[in-house]
Amino acid sequence: MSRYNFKLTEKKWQNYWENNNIFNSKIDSKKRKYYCLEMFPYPSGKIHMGHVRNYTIGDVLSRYKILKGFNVLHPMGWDAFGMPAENAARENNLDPKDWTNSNISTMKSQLKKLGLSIDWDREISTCSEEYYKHQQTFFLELLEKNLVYRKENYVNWDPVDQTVLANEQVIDGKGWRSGAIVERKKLNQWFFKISKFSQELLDGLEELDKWPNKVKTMQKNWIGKSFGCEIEFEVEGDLPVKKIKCFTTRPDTLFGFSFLAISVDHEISNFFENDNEFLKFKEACSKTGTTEEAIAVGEKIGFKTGLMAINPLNKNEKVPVYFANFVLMDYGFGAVFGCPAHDQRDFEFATKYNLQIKTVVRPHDKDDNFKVDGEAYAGPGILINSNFLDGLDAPVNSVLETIKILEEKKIGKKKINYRLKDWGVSRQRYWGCPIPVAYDEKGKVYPIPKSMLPVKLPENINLNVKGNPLDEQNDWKEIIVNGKKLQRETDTLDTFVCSSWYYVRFCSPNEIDYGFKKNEIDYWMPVDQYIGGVEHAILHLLYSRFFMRALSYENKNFDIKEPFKSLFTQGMVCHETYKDQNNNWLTPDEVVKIENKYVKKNNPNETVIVGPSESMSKSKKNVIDPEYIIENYGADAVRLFILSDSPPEKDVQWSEQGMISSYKFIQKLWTLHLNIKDKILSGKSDDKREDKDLKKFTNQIVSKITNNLEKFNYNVIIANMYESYNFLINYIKENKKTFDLKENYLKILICFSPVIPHFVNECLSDIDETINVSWPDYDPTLLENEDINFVVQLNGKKRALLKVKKDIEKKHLLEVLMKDNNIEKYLKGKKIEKVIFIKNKLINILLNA
RNA sequence: GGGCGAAUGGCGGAACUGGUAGACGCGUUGGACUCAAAAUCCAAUAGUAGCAAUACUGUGAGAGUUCGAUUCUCUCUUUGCCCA
Repeated sequence: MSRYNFKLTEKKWQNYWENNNIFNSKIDSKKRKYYCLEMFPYPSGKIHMGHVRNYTIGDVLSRYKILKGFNVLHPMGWDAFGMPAENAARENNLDPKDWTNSNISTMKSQLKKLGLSIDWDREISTCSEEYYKHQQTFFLELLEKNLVYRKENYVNWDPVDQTVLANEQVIDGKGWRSGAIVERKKLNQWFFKISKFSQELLDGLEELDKWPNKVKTMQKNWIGKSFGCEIEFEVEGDLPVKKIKCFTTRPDTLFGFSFLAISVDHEISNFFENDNEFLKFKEACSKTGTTEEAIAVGEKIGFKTGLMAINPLNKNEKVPVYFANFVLMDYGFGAVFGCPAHDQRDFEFATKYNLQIKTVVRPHDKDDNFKVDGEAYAGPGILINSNFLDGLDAPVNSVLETIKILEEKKIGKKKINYRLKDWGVSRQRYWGCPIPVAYDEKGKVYPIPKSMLPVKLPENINLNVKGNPLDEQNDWKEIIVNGKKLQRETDTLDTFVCSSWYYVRFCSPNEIDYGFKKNEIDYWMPVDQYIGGVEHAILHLLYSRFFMRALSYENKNFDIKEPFKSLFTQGMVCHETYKDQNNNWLTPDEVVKIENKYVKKNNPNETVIVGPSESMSKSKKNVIDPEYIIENYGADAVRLFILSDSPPEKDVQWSEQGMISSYKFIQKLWTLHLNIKDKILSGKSDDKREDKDLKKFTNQIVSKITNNLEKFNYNVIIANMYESYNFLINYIKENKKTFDLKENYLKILICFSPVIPHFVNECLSDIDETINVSWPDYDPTLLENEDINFVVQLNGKKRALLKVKKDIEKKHLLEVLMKDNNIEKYLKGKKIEKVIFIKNKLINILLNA
């Protein structure tokens, strides 16, 4: 028997799909559409196993939907702007464009080898002028609608990459890419007004019933809606300041008030412009990052303003006003009141500056003499030492009640605050989408007229400069708009902007005049299933949701709010990590296992230190190259393995053994196929007898695979494939009747095809080239067996499994039971008190003791 | 510290709305084929006792609801992720 030659076969079918445009999609109003999208990759060089997993999951879904008769859109593109290209180009003296395009061509050929059902005619690349031209138009539209603005702002400055980072790009106070400690720096920046949509973005989550709750919770927390109160404090002192406005979520702790803290950027700081001590303090503050985490962890420092704030609920009480490093100007009003007893941050500050710490909330299990000691108490309880507020239940009741009182006294009013800040999109980088504006000598902003778009990136430039290379491009910077000499903006857009609308572009990838065509987005959008890593749960997904709202805003031609109807977040691909005796990382193929011991391949005397299994990453060298695996085992085998071992939403452990067994399984399936083909060809056509067992099995397995596909239980589908194999191989051996074999075998084969499409196509065409391939139906009435394994329980304990006819009556079953040897011995001398009977399933007999 | 999730054989994992726990795969063991090995095929595989039929124990720990709990409720432990 011939072996299955995956190399020839896979190439053959990939060519067939490509040459016949099998996966090209066109609008067809008669068919139901299905838009399946995986997060597009960054062209970093070669594809990695994470891509293989992501795109295999999407491909299984797409192919299933195609067989189900949907008009499927399954495109692919490249998130092609970004710093790695610029860095690689600088290091190797290349052009970022060449580097990127060469990576794209490598990765595209690799993806093709996976046999994905991609419509490559829709391929887009965000670094192409045809793409970013439209992005610039969108930018100008948003500018007209007042959803983009420029302001001077403190930013997270990455001193190594010489660029601004978004808050979410700062991890543990360090840049997410460079790892450098992030500094605070004031710069003029462009911002998208995402905060305008805070409430809408929050409300929108409610409709997303096919998104993981985990992701929705993360976005909710990120938007960070908090309910509180704005309070105007009267102040006294030498400065001409009468009032300071604060935002607080805990107005109920006002009687514990012991200081008022304001941001160093608060307008009051204007009075200290010439105060050297203050400037020194301000300098010190800039060393603390701007993230909430940096503030929580860092030392709390303050600078006395000399002002005294009056407690609005107790006019006799006056407390000092400080500038403090933990108050940010863009949260609330840049001022907070300090209640050290019930806020850890305030507690640390008060301890440092010897301020009063007055307990005003006691836990439910403590009495009124409770005193905060050592750390703040932020939990629930009862208000104490708070005059007319005493006895209120904190925090919910007490907050509401206090706000009511403050509103009556006209001291404060209810306010809702959001943590979500506007999205800073300026990046001091070359390799990004140019921001289409220019400035005159006075710094006035002039949008570049749409007729002059795209603003193209200059080519052949010198990247070996500190900071933004575009700043050095004097020729490029100069521009004449309407006869006026202007200087171009040299910042480029955050690459998250590019990925905020690419899924819309896929609907009209070749449209020249605008980013999309209305009839095309009306047909294809929204994305029915979006698949990608959970690491994008906040940023990319929130930005995309915002971007659709921004485009829809005051726009009659565009009304998409939620771009992704369902979301699936897949887990990572992990592998053990290895180190040699000198603590250097080793790649898996530098390591070999000899007699349960891991040693170095080129030096078997050196033992290898085996670390925990972690997400594959270049830095830890625990990577397996997909191309190598495809070369050696074939695309079908890789697809099979990457799905087999874990549910797709969880991490999967790469295993060489598992990979080999998937490969072997395909070989076994081929042998089975040849056997079955033989049987089919030799079957007598006049044998009209049906084989109920085969029919029943087919029906059951089709039902199982269909349901598991619908529920993303892709690992279970692989188990179902093995079950099918086990059944068929035994069926063949027992040499049963062959009449139904072809029909049933074809149904089962088609169920395999989303996972191993090359193999299945080969088998199908090997038997019958003319068959109409569509997803098989199953008959729900055939799912239950005629003979049932009835569970017999005595006092809730399983005692027997009885093979009986379907729909057996309780009375009849009891009669059968009484004759059963194993049951009879338990019944002897006991009285039956109660019988629970579940039809076709279970009988539970309760006996007295 | 807060929020969300998870915990099932040696391992990865199945188990529909509470109804046969351990599907399927890996690994391991034994056997067949072979001069031998690889490959392939067959069988066994939660634990304990037993030749066996079978019995007892068993889904992180403890309680509860129920005729019946891996599944529902509460408490705890460990662990992962996100936010701080």
